[in-house]
Amino acid sequence: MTTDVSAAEPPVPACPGPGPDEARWLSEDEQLAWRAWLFSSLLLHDRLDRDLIRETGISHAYYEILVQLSETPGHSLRMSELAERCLSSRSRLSHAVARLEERGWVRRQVCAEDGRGQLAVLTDEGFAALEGAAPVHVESVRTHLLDQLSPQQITAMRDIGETLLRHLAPR
Amino acid sequence: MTTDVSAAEPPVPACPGPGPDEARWLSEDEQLAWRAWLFSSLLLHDRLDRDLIRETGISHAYYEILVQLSETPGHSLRMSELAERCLSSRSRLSHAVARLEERGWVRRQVCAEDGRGQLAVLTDEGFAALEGAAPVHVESVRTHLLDQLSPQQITAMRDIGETLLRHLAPR
DNA sequence: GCGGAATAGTAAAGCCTTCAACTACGCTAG
DNA sequence: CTAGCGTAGTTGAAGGCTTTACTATTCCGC
Repeated sequence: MTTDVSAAEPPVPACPGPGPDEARWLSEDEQLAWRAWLFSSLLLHDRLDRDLIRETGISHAYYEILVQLSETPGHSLRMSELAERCLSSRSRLSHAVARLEERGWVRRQVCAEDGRGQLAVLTDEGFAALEGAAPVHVESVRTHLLDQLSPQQITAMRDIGETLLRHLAPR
Repeated sequence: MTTDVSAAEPPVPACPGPGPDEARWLSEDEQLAWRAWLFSSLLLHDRLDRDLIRETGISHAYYEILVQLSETPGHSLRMSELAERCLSSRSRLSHAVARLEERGWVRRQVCAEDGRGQLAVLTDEGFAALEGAAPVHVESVRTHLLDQLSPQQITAMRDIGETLLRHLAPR
């Protein structure tokens, strides 16, 4: 087999000994671990998002915005702070908040301290929508993630996630 | 605080004892594990995809199509088989293959055995593009994932991923 | 205060994905 | 053989996300 390519192996097998600027290809084990993570995370995100949309009409991205606002005293956040907490670009958040505004779940308010800023504020209707969606989402997270794993696996998952977060989102 | 909402806690705290059709809220530990997984996986997908696009102009979704084709004898697959392996809908794959065709990396060919079917075939140019991109991508997977984790964590990650896959993609 | 740089947020264009038809072909019962 | 159904794949419209550019406001050094 001289024509296999994957994340683990080069399209053309690497030389026996790695050369000076030879890329470090993945071992069999690394490959299997990486692909298992890749596919399982894609499938899980997809599943949770679809469940939530089907049963509540709220995508996970929008749900996250509502959650972040609800967790804040005053149920409001500056647009950029909200974007950061939602792992969203400012532009993306701006679009998303516009749509949530149309639904009457969030409203914008000019920021008192900084005339440039906008405050996204969760409305009562938005809070009610979140109250309705939260149990559905939690159930879905349980069914497809937590119920599938042993307590040790859940601990390990947290450990791995936190390790990666320190690298990917320092501070 | 009676107004916090997250994936773990209800918008209004649940009653002390869970009622009959009371949702099962997440414990503190479950919540932390779930959120760590959620954010780290979002950030990692995003990071790997951006690295690949920036350095090669190929998104991870397109890269995966090329990989799957390259791993097949004959460097070709039926459209629906390819869609399944890429965790993609048929429509999505159809659009994507159209773009890859424009780049000259894939071509379509009617299937001999089944007149309804199409075969996606990797071209030599497509294979060359993959050869160029693979080392970049592998390096990125190493830097942001494998190098961050201990051997035990990598083993645990694989174990968790495979467990979830059995649930999410049975068979 | 004032001119320039930096920051907050929005808007527009283009690509990607989804959803819902729609075409074309194959399979099977009568 | 042919009607009807199921399967393979594509298409087009709608909406979301990214990128880039733009406006408005604030900050800072003088």
